[in-house]
Amino acid sequence: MTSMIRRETMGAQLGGLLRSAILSGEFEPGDAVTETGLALRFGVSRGPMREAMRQLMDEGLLVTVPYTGTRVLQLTSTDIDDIYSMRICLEIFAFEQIWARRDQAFREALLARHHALLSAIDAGDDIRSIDAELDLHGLAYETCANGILLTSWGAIRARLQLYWAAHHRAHGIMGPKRESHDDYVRLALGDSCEQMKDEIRDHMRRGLGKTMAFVASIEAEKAETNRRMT
Amino acid sequence: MTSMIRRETMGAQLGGLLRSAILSGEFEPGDAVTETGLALRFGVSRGPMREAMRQLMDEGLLVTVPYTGTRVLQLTSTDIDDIYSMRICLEIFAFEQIWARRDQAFREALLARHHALLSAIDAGDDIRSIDAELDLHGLAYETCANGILLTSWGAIRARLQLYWAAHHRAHGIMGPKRESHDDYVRLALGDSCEQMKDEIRDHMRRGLGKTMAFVASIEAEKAETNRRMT
DNA sequence: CGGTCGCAGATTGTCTACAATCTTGCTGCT
DNA sequence: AGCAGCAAGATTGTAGACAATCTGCGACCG
Repeated sequence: MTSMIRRETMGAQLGGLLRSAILSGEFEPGDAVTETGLALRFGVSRGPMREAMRQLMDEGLLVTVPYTGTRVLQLTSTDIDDIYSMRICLEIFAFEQIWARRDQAFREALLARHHALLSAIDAGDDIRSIDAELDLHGLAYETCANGILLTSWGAIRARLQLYWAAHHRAHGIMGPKRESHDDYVRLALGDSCEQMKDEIRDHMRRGLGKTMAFVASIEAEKAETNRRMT
Repeated sequence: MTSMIRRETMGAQLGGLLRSAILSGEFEPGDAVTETGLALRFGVSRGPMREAMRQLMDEGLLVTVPYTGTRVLQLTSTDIDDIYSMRICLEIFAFEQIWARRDQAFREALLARHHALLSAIDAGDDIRSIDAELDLHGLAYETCANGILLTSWGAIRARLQLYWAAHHRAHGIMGPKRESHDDYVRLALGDSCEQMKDEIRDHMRRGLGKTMAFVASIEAEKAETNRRMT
């Protein structure tokens, strides 16, 4: 197990693998995960596994309580609300920062990512569609090249991906609509920053509505389970 | 070394101690720190020490390169610029979020923290003044109770504290002025959110100017050293 | 004299074993 | 029957030894 890839520490690679495992639904939100279990699952020792789990804890995908256990992040409606309001703030900030220096490379990258999103939707691959949608939105953050902003976006992105992936598994096909980002891309390449900011607000409001409805259904279901238990 | 405090993991306690050590100037920005050295320094093994260092890496106070070493964050002017623009965005967002639900507890807490700041300034304790100023600003973030926002503020706060503490040691007494937050507190308790937002922008602009001048002097000095070396 | 190869030291990465802590289910008492 | 206390299992926390990797200096060669 010592000779596979180089140039990156084992813990970091494991972090990627574990994130994929969580987002692909191998572990549901609320599931307990253990260091030993995952270490066995990936064929490594607890040390690097611990490092990987710590990384996902920072992203917010895992929550741990000392000496007790670690679980996959559980969805709550207040979290969703916090995330979306925060995301409006940050994405508007990102576009304000980059608006004046959108160059040819930016335009091409945006169109490329939009194309990737459309391809994923046409292929009917919902998991890849979710990834592509977040990649599309991520371009503005990446272009800022602001370390703290990127970290915040990473935390937001991880949570959104977790929610949407769970949503997809629970309710079947429910990826982004094909025309959902036409306005976003058009205005992002346009001349009016104010119009773009309005579009972001609208876009988020729509997303919040859909996600919130899902989380509410999950919470109702859980409350039902709890009631039945007592 | 096993029986000191309970209810909190050793790594977390070490994180606090190490942060204090860095901010108090025991390690200067750019200094190399080693796991073994710090473990010896604090009388623990490398395991918990590693956990503590990882925590500070997440906050941004330490930067590490695999298999090579770890150093205290080095100041750059682009970082300062990023931090302040980000901080304007987030602090305005925080006040927008809490504006309608500022209650009596909030007002009392704000005045209490302002009082603590004034006491620290009057006592001539610059380190405590820096801490108190950041506590004062932190109230808005804490009142939001938004996990991602708090994490972002933590990263910003750690960097600011690092810069200002280094500033203080380099140029002697240079803590916040006694009247520097009168407007901030008055408007935060006032009726106009727009005026408060303008105050935040002004406040940050002033802070950015001072900090930037300091960082520029540091960079000039470092360039001079580099030139002399070659 | 300049450049390149290689070795030694230092540092982080990884592994295994052991200790501290929490949870859970059972047992015995009231 | 219900509850208190305890014991066993599980899980994370901690320790120390060993391996992989990087950096820098010095010797050797052109």
